[in-house]
Amino acid sequence: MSDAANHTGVVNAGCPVTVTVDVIGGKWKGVILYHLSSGAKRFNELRRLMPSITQRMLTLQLRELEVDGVVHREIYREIPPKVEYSLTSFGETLKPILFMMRDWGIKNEEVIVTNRNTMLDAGREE
Amino acid sequence: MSDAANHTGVVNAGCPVTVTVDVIGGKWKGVILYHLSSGAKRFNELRRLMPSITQRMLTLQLRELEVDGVVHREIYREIPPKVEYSLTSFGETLKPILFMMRDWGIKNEEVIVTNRNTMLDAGREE
DNA sequence: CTGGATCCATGATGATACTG
DNA sequence: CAGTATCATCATGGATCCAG
Repeated sequence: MSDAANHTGVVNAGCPVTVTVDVIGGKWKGVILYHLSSGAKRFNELRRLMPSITQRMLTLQLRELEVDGVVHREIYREIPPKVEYSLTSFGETLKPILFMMRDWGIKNEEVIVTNRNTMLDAGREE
Repeated sequence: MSDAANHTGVVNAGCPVTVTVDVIGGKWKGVILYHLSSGAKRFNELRRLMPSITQRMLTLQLRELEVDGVVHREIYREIPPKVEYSLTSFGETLKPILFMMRDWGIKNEEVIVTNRNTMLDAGREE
């Protein structure tokens, strides 16, 4: 233990947004859930979709999503082994948020890059 | 430098959700933006709304939100000093996401708490 | 060969004290 | 009031090792 205890535990600090952040927050959970929103995926399939996540982090984040009841883990005892992850019906309720995040990202990626460059340049000449 | 450089820098890893996570992700940004969505707030006003954030983190996160162009910082040169933070018009485009996160949190807080307790109990007896 | 665990390094976040 | 400085802790990354 002692590892993989990302979420606050208390969940709330008087703000409903905190609850949601505690479930889909962190660096990877949103992206993982988004990939699962288009159907069940195997462990290494998820890795291919997120080339920069480490095995360790993928495992940990999937465990937390399981604990929160938004992701289901199905183990097929075959050779070679196979583990499939999917959204639970509860996890499906997050889809609207995930799709909005996807759409916002598509629409505003350029803007963000520009803003960051502009602000950094501005900072340089003070 | 070396501190307060939360966002990836590259923004994208082939996934649009990553872009959005990079802007509103982290432990606090979503909550900060949500509180600003109901109007401009002063620094200590935000602290009161988020009793568990530290001054340091609030400052750092607000700076990053500024760099990304979603938050505006207005300085009033008075005694005592006064600084007001507000959403930019670009930042306003995040409101639908923030409100969905709020609504999901309100509706599912209980479920999350229950799920976590259930899973932890289940884990105990293996 | 797939899924996952362990060890150690780095970066993000927290706590406290202090300043214009 | 609105921060900054410094130090401690926790989450995340990287490499490697283990089980089926």
